[in-house]
Amino acid sequence: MIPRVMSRAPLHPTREQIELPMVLDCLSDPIRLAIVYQLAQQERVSSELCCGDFSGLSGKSNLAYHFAKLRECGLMLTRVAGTNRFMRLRREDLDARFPGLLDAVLSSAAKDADRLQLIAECDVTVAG
Amino acid sequence: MIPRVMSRAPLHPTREQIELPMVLDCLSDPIRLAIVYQLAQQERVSSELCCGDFSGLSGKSNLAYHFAKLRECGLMLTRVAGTNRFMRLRREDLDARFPGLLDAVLSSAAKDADRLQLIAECDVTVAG
DNA sequence: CCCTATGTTCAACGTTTATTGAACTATTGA
DNA sequence: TCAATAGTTCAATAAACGTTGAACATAGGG
Repeated sequence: MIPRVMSRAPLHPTREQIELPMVLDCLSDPIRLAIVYQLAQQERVSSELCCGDFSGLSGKSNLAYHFAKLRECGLMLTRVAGTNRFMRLRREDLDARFPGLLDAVLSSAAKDADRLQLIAECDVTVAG
Repeated sequence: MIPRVMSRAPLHPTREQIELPMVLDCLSDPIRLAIVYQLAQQERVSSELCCGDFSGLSGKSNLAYHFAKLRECGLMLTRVAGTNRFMRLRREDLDARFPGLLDAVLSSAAKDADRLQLIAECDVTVAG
């Protein structure tokens, strides 16, 4: 019986192991696309996001499932810090491996931001 | 009972109906990526390809399934001519809708052409 | 007119996927 | 030490997916 542990550092593929079909498939899910989109917006501030920041998109366990997929296909990096996991895009690796792809996807997504519901409703600023 | 007919012109989405997640999902399948890749190579000659030209990738009925997906998500156009169906990329619509995306995918795919088996074995030129 | 070639449609199948809630692990702060 | 917090893992489910072969539709050539 393999013990179920969550303290170990999550596994990430090397740059060369990142595969185009896996990346495209990962980005084709609306929830994962929204996660990547929000991570990309956070890039400018060079800061990271943790799981809780995406609670507007889905439930915790479903998010954990999508985070795992994003990690396994090489789209993002997870850093464990206490009870939090901080995540960021693997921008450099992706740009090296598939030049222009991530930006094309992100700007295409931005154009359809509302149609794609990239920003969770609870993230919208409420006047008052 | 709806009669099953194959003479009618296949349905294609309008430019505005083309959705990013559907396109990414379509491109994430190795067989469909290979089809798109070969269509893109044919673009230079501004000519079209018909189903039989892809017989190296899979069986006829499986190809018809993938062609339908590619059509329905707006990646390619099918023109009926006698018993043949000629297909080509919806380059203009895709570039208008998602600037740079198709080229980024195609050049990323080209870099991994062998790994992705984009060219069917029977397409390889045999010396003799 | 029939036979062949081209390609589609259908039904069946096994596999993978996304989603849920409950159980669990691990860390922090009172 | 204990409760609260953050997030993962597991099992179960339903839906979607890719693949196959057989049946079908359509057009063209002898």
